[in-house]
Amino acid sequence: MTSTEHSSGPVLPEGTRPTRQRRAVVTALHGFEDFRSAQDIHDLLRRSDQNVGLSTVYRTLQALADAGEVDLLRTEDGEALYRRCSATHHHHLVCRSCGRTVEVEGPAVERWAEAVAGRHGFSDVSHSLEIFGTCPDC
Amino acid sequence: MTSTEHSSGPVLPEGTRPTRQRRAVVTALHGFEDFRSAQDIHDLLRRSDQNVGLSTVYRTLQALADAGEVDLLRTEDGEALYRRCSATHHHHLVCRSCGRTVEVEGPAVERWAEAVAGRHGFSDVSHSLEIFGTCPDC
DNA sequence: CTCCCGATGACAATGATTGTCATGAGACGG
DNA sequence: CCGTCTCATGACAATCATTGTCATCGGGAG
Ligand SMILES: [Zn+2]
Ligand SMILES: [Zn+2]
Ligand SMILES: [Zn+2]
Ligand SMILES: [Zn+2]
Repeated sequence: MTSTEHSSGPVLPEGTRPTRQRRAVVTALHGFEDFRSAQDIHDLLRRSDQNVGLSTVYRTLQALADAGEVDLLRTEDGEALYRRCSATHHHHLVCRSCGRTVEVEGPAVERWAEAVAGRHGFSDVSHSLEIFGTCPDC
Repeated sequence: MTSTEHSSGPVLPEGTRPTRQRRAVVTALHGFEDFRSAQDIHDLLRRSDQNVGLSTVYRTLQALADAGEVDLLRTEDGEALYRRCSATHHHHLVCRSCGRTVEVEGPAVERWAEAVAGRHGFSDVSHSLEIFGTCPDC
């Protein structure tokens, strides 16, 4: 069962060096639940005496996102936000007010998206889906 | 049937002056099917001897998007794209290569999103959903 | 320990979007 | 048609997230 250990959170991509900086970013990602911007994470690290260059934070987050180790979300105004995530395909229910995030799954939606794309002859299909609302606490 | 004429495309929002510039932007939106950036539209107008300031193009498109007269899409790298759209709620199937766009509807998805949000106590729910793929011609 | 090559970071550059504000032009009563 | 009031415009500067540069650093194989 534990052969593929993914529930522990983001892991450095293969073929990269486990540098102090990359480890710091990955560790920081374990420290919060909600989506944060690269600049937020840069500040977090700076505050905890971990000095990591902004460029490196950007590069590391992008690499993690490319490797599927973290989720990437675009705010309404186009800013990129990152968050640790589980290994399986899922989407997010995000509180518009406090940022609280819940991972959700919808097999029916996955099938629907595939079917719609196929019906129109589209191949190599992917999709983006986010649900926004106000959480009970807000 | 034609009592609510929406199929003709975007219309200037209420309470605004129908200036030459705003009309030009709205007219331009009728000229293409796919998503275009504010800068693209600015160039289009410039090429057809319609001179409209870039700021005005941005302001007009934002107003149209706020009024629900045009669809707003964020590219993978966060750029805002606009496109005329039908009045009913829908989503898009977009060709990753040529930009060809198909409007799609999925009542089941709408219900699913509402249900998921409700199950977690979220209110004032909205969602964003786009399907990307490669169209038959690409 | 050394050398190689990927990784880093201070800094500049980019580029979409927004802010500024003097000027322009619809709307409307007279 | 005129004046006026107000919103709209656009040339330009400013913002600001993100990316590019490149001299320097350091992981790790041998
Ligand atoms: Zn909340
Ligand atoms: Zn999905
Ligand atoms: Zn195509
Ligand atoms: Zn929908």
